[in-house]
Amino acid sequence: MRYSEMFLPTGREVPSDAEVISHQLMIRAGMIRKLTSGIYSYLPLGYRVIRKVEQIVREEMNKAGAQEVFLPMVQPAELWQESGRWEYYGKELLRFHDRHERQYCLGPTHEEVITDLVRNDIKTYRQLPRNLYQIQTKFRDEVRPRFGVMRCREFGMKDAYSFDADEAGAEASYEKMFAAYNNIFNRCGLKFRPVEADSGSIGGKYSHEFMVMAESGEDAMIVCDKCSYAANLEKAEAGRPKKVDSTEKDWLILESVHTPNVRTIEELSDFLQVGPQDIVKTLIFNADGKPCAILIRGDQEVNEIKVKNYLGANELTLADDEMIMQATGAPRGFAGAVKIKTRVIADYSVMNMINFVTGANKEDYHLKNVNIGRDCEVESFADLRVVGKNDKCPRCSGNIQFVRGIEVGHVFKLGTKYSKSLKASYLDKDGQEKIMIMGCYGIGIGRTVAACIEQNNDANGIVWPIPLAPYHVIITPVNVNEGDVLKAADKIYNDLQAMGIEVIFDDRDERAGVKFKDADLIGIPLRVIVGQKNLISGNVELKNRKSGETKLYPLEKIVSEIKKNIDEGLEQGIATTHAGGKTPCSRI
RNA sequence: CGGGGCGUAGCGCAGCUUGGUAGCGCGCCUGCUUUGGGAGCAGGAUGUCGCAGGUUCAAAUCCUGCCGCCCCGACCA
Repeated sequence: MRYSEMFLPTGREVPSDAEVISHQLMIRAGMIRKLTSGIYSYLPLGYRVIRKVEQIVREEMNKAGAQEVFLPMVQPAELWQESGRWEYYGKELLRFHDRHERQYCLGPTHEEVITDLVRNDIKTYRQLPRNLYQIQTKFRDEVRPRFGVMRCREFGMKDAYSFDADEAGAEASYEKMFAAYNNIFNRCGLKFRPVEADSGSIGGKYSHEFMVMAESGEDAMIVCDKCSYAANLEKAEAGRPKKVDSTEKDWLILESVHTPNVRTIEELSDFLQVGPQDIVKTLIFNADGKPCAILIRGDQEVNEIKVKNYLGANELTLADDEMIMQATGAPRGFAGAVKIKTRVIADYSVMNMINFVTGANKEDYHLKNVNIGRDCEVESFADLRVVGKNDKCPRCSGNIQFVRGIEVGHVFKLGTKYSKSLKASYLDKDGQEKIMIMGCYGIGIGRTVAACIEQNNDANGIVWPIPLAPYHVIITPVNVNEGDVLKAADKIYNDLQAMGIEVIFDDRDERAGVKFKDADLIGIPLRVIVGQKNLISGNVELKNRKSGETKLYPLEKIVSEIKKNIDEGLEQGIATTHAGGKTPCSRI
């Protein structure tokens, strides 16, 4: 394409409302424009990159045996009521009604629609397994959209859904997708890592997030430096300590202490001159409307997701003042397990504590020398805390690192959550009706593009890896007013085009500096510089955007050299992971 | 939802305290010169100052309400 004919508005100024580098560069490079909060238009350059990602995704999904469909974005409320999510999905689900007052929503995801499709048309085990996917616009009414297309409300997503006859089949489907995802992100040229993720109420190990490593990432995770264990911080396991039996001899006399206006662990620790590790925090949660006390050592933090999963709650929030008052008989800040009127669950960190300090369930009082078994009871102990810096790998006891990442993909075994509520069943060999086992698999397309920029940029702009580059080559004639320069550049352009190579011909009558800056900003991997000086000896320059390396090539060789460079760049990402293969090919 | 900030030309911003003709840089248009890392000179175009109301002889500026956008938080015994 001739630059002079392109819609490619680049900008020198950093947009004032863009915080992260990918957002800034996508705007400056003329890839996206914001229409309104969390809703973006893709311009030609940006959309080309989107299509590159989509194409890689398509190829790998097809290779893994999935079939592409295209489902509606507008979905009837009835279907969501049937699955139960009309009530539970919350405000992220954008709801509206038509002229007949019928209720609809914009699809934030498509489990309902796909399950409806499959239940109507798949009747027998002979038609299973099936894996259907689509690449489609989703709408989620995010509380706070930010970081450009990284966390936005309207976004492109590849979502796949597998339907299997039994557990073994579902596992195989999951493994296939897991492998396909490794291939996809490898081919995109990303440094990523699959990490164990929270799988909500389904439980089990069947949820992995694919995280692109980036400091600006919104997700925290831990990575073991010895074994392959990597997990989202939400999910990361804290090892279970060995139970050390204490005897009553060790227990000191329970003491009530007047602690006026001392509420936080910090204040309490100061006031009583004890360490936070000698205090037991008592948090009152509201689990589906019922209070529940969670005990944890004062220097640890509760992981709400673990609590939610442990309790099997649909909704979990910290209790409000009223509920705390009802449950403990005291205002916020003085809760304790002794004589509390709620369920009491404790984190493992509390298991071996003796003579600890805790709230007295009485305003301005705390208790010292509390002991479980004598002064209070604990229903059970569980892993409910956030993993901290001093923790070791739960698998191999190696050291763990805390890193940040951007979630670009998520594979998830759904089980029968939707097939049950929506009655997606089939007849097995014995004529028995059975519920299908489902899996779902998502990739954020736009987010993958943004994540790629987060990993690949420098002071001058984007540095595209070849597989995602909107164009592979840009030809920059230094001065288009010099006839022989323009002619030589034009010939290279035509030759490259004839070979099907994706090329921009910067034929603008601009000064060389302007064209170089733009070429760098939009990140085209290869640049051919055609200038008077080198042309005299029949040469042109080939500059590599990433390495900055420049080499001279004779005019007649430049095209084949470019072709070689591109082919190498494209091949590098082709991965070889297959379903059933062992360790994922992560390139952290 | 809570807190903070911002809304003035396509982009980045000044002006507002102390009311009185709408400003700067970049970009854009025309011409000439220039042409290997965001050129120089000369000339030019572009604004319901977010919206609505109020105060005033007079409002970008002061007051009220609304809208939009951005950031932080929504983590606690």
